[in-house]
Amino acid sequence: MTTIRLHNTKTRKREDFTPIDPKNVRIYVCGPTVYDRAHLGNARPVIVFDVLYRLLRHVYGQDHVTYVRNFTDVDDRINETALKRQLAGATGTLEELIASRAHETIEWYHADMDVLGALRPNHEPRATAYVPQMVAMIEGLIARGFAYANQGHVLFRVREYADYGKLSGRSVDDMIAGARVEVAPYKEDPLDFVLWKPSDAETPGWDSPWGRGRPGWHIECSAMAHELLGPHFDIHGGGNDLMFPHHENEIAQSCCAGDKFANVWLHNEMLQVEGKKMSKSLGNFFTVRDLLEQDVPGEVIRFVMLSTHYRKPMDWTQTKRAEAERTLRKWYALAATAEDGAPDSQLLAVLADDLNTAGAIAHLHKLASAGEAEHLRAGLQILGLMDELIPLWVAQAAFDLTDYEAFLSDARVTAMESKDFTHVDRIKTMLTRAGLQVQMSKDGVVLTPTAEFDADKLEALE
RNA sequence: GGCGAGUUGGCGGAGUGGUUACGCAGCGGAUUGCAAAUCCGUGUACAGGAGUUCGAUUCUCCUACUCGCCUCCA
Repeated sequence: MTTIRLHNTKTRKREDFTPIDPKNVRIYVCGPTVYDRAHLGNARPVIVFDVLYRLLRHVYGQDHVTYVRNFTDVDDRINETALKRQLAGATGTLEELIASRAHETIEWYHADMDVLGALRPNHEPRATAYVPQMVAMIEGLIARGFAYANQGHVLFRVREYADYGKLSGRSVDDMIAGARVEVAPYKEDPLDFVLWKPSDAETPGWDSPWGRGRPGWHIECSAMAHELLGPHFDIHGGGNDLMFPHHENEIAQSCCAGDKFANVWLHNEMLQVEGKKMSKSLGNFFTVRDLLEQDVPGEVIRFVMLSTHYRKPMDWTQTKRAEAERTLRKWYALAATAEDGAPDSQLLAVLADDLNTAGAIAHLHKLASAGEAEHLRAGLQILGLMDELIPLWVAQAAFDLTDYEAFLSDARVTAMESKDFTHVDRIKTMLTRAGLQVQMSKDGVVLTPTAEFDADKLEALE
């Protein structure tokens, strides 16, 4: 059996992965807050952990992996949008408007991530559906002395948890020195973080022992992971910007509530634009949908994402996009000639070594140049770059080129006799400018659309 | 300021204590009316310094630089 090795943030080492229960390998990944369309940075963990999911399913069996990825639908930005819509005259209660905003965002997310070839997780829990579990967990933390209620808030006593900061490698005292922690009158200590907070009339809320309120951000993952994966599971993943404080707080809550929580922590690096992290707050983002609307196929986005190791920052560039598309067109053409098979052991070994997707792609290059269509096909499949069928954007001849081929062919035959090739060359230049690959040989003329194909430019030939 | 990650040939990007990927571009050749596509050939690069070692790009330390987190963020 393939041994998977993973870089565990908790130990900062690459370790052999040993499941708690090989019959049920459990993984939790922090999903999006559903307040707006997903930007390209949001897609990185989805794709990275989708490859891990596929690999785990391959190694342990399709039915022996449970993958949970949440939707955070308790968030002030969702509330803001709903409130704006209500003020703009939208019908429905504020709660209904909030729910519909969350709902539409989830639909967008699904649509976008589906195109990227990401399998749906086994569970996609929404925070709003797990509030009772969160309340129960908070009550437990209070009973054990790790949390306290004050002025409608419930806070976690960070100093009661000795291992706090271990994951992200910081000490409680360092954080005080950083001095960016929020001081609030209801806190015993500035480091304490919110488990529950009160809601006003314009904010969604649930009844609780501490009055009407809503959960803090971190508790949902602890509660949902516990509910769906149990007190001890294998892998917890997410972007490395979540390492602190989100994951640190999750660990504190869950462990103090009596859970063992996750064995392995995986963090992907950030996506960059012009050397800076792509993020909403910097405003340097574009969405997955933006790219799809520019006719960048999902497989191309996925290929570019996978061509850099997940623990390194990655720049999205036009050059990579174009190169990826050319490579994929070639590979799909070859893969189409083969039947489904199993991925070769070398590919699996590379992939199993801390998800070396870039190495896997390099291996695919070798398979392709060696003409090993079946292994290439299986490799594309395990990387999620194709299913049973070649993607439509490659397989479909969107435009009938036979007339143009005949036109050029006739001109060429004439030119062969007259030895005057100026007319042929003029046609060829036009076809090339329209984004066609022109191939002329003894067997005739073949036109193949490239990524830059633009049918409008063919009109110049009429 | 604290903590963390990183710095590989023209570009992208893996990896390794000694034989040094892979892709793109480039160059030379075959092929072609000319091209394209294809095929063949071609490049010892690992931020700087010190140390460990028979030997380091790979291990250790220091320096420089880049990025991230410490505030909502994937």
